[in-house]
Amino acid sequence: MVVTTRRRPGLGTNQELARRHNLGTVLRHVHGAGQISRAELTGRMGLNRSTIAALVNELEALGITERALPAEGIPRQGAGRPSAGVRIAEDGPFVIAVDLGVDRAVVARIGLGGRVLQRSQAPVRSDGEAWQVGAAVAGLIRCVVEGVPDAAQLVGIGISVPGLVRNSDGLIRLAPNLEWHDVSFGGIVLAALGLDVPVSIANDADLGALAEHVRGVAVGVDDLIYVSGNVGVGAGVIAGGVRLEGAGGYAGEVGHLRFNPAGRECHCGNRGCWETEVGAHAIAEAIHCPSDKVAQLDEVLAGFGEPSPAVRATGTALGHGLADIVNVFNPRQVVLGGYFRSLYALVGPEVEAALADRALPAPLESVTLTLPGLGSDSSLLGAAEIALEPLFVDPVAALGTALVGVGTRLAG
Amino acid sequence: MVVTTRRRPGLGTNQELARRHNLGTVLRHVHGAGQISRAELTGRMGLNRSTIAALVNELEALGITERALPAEGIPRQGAGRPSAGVRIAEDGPFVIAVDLGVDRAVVARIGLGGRVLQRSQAPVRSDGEAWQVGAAVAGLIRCVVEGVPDAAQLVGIGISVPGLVRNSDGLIRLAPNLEWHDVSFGGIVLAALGLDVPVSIANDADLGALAEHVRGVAVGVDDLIYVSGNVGVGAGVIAGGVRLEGAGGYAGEVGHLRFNPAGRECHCGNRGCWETEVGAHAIAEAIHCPSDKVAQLDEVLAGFGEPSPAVRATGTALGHGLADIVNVFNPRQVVLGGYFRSLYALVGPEVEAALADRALPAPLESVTLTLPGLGSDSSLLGAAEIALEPLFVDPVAALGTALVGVGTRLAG
DNA sequence: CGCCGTTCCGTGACGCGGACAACAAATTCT
DNA sequence: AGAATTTGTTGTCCGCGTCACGGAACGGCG
Repeated sequence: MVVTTRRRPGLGTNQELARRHNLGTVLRHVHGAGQISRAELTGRMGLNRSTIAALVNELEALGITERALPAEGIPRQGAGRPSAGVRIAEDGPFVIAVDLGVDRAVVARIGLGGRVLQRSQAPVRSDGEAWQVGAAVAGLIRCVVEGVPDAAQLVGIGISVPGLVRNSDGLIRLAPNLEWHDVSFGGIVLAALGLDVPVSIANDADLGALAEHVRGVAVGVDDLIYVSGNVGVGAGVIAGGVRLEGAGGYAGEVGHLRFNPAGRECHCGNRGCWETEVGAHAIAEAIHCPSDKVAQLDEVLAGFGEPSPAVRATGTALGHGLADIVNVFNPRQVVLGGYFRSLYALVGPEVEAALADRALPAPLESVTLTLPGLGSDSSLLGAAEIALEPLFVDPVAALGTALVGVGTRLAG
Repeated sequence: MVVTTRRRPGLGTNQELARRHNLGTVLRHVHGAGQISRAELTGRMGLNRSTIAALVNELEALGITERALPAEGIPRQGAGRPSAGVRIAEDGPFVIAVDLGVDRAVVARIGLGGRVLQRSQAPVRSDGEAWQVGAAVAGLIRCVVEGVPDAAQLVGIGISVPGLVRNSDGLIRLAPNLEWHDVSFGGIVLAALGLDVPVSIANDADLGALAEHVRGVAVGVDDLIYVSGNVGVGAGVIAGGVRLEGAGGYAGEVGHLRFNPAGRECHCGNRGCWETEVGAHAIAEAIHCPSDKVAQLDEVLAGFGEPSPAVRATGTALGHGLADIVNVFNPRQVVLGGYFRSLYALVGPEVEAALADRALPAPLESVTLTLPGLGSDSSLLGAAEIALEPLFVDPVAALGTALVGVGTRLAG
């Protein structure tokens, strides 16, 4: 796993800061690999054995990691004393991840290492008020923390939302499919739970990109784009190993790229946005899918056999739009999420051909088009990642704000 | 000045690394401010006074900075002993910046702090072979290092090129207006000089963005886009305080965004790229400018009085394209460079109106449209910045690869 | 004009984190 | 089974940043 951390600009490096960074980086490696040997850690981090040992001991003292048998996992290569492993502790810290979809909400309890410990979901009415959805999500959360050992610490809650989220405070500026404007969903959920823990909220495509980068198909790829077809079309961008957020957190809104000025009207007020050609409603129309099944477009497309000319044309439109994205961002990998997964399975060649036709040679030659490695869980796991993030920046501080005994607290 | 530095992924922070980072950061502050007091440094970097003192002493011992009188500069506010200043040393390290335009090359000797010490330029034939241009640039460089004190050290050469530059090795993949393909211009210049110093090459729009971010109109703005109209149209992106490069270094190629599928053919092979509407040739045609003056379009436009309807339409097309850019990148500032400067001066209201019409409300509300603060020198100063960059990462190492006595060496 | 408060510089003592060396332990290769 | 190799552990040292103290320069005030 490679997530480049970014420094605040002009600040110097205090040696205490350096230590916190090192502690967090060790944890990041354990998180990424699930289990890792101390020898591997010394190699990857470029620090001395004894330094690594001290850091690992501190993590163990904090109850985050535990010793593992050396032989476990890889069979071993070469001679020498086998290195003792470091792995995530049972009953270690965990987060709650929420994936708010257009027609259902998924909630999971996820531990370090990305392990889904418990999981629950429920349908959500797309015309529901925010507080109703919040109450439903709170119910799922209560369900998911049932029976959690009291020692385990809740680090935070991460929420994936199909809409524009302001990064400064997590306000949902606009979620078209939920018909929400300026909703402080984090506060609503916390109020419904009666808790106070850190809440991180972000756009679903951004989180999909993050998850695919950390544990999906794009591990080791520092420049990737996750293009997600939900009802709307959005993209999440990882550039140089870091999430591209933009000034307000709205970067990656590719759905309203100018595609065909003579096209049909878009709900944004313009004409011929890309979304009017490859959005769910446009595709549903092209395949004569009833409008109440638009939210399940992925399943509908997955049931298709031979693609009709209309579907082929949609694939071409997808590829042409991707060409713009490839030209502008020059990613190494483009991951197609949401219903684009089954669309690509149907008309992959058309998409590739259209992309190759319109993209510039230089950015085209290094890009690959792939499906997500995490299936439909990308956004959920991405929500877990942003909730875990404070732990990698400063484990001690993050555990300081964490909550213990959440199971009994929410039950009683 | 704020340039966020990025860490390599999983590496731990050696305490030697921390010290180098701190030393470089001090220098970065001095570079940004020109002159700065030690007290200011302690405040900005959050380190102890004595730590700052040690770092400043080391920079002085290296001959990079020197003590300045306290009273100089700001009149002082509040009582107390005035803080001794730190400023860039005379005869300190310098770089050579090259701005390769479509019809002329500008070469400057630039010191730390962004001071242009010497400067020279010459016309360049747009159909020239790369080695001819390289020889001309080498001549300008010889001219610019004339009379340099032997003690001053040449840190590197930075080159700005109107084209696609591969970031891994600085190869110019494509420079349409120079008709270059896969040219290793850095090597050509070094060979013509008979020197061996670090050479950094990058796209002119990228460097314009960097320069405006460091010392231009976008100081303190971490998310900005410099949209440059030269003969082609390109953009440089700073996101989160860091240059957005993309996998190969080609990010920001906005000239070939799909604009009007029914439009005219573009030299890239597609139809209706944005460049066919707001590129130099399109504008020249709209204002009936003779084709041999296309390279001087900026001056031609600056001489205009009342804009004609055709020019107004061009402004609208510019604004519509900028809307796509604002939606996708969500910048806080968009800087219009090249001939877009005089175009904006003519039809600013049309550009703003078209942008407001097509951009999404959320990203629109935080963006401002401005002209460059460095005029036509943005790219040149950006070239100096990338050449200076190693000095801020590790001053000691950068001075190790620097050259002394360049003046006599190139003269003899 | 002289005193005082303020702010800053310089120096030395201290604490801490990381590197290094030496030794013990565990496993593979021959 | 012994040699070789690699790792974990411990103790020591060194470098770096912080803290505390004294001295210095300046403005304000009487």
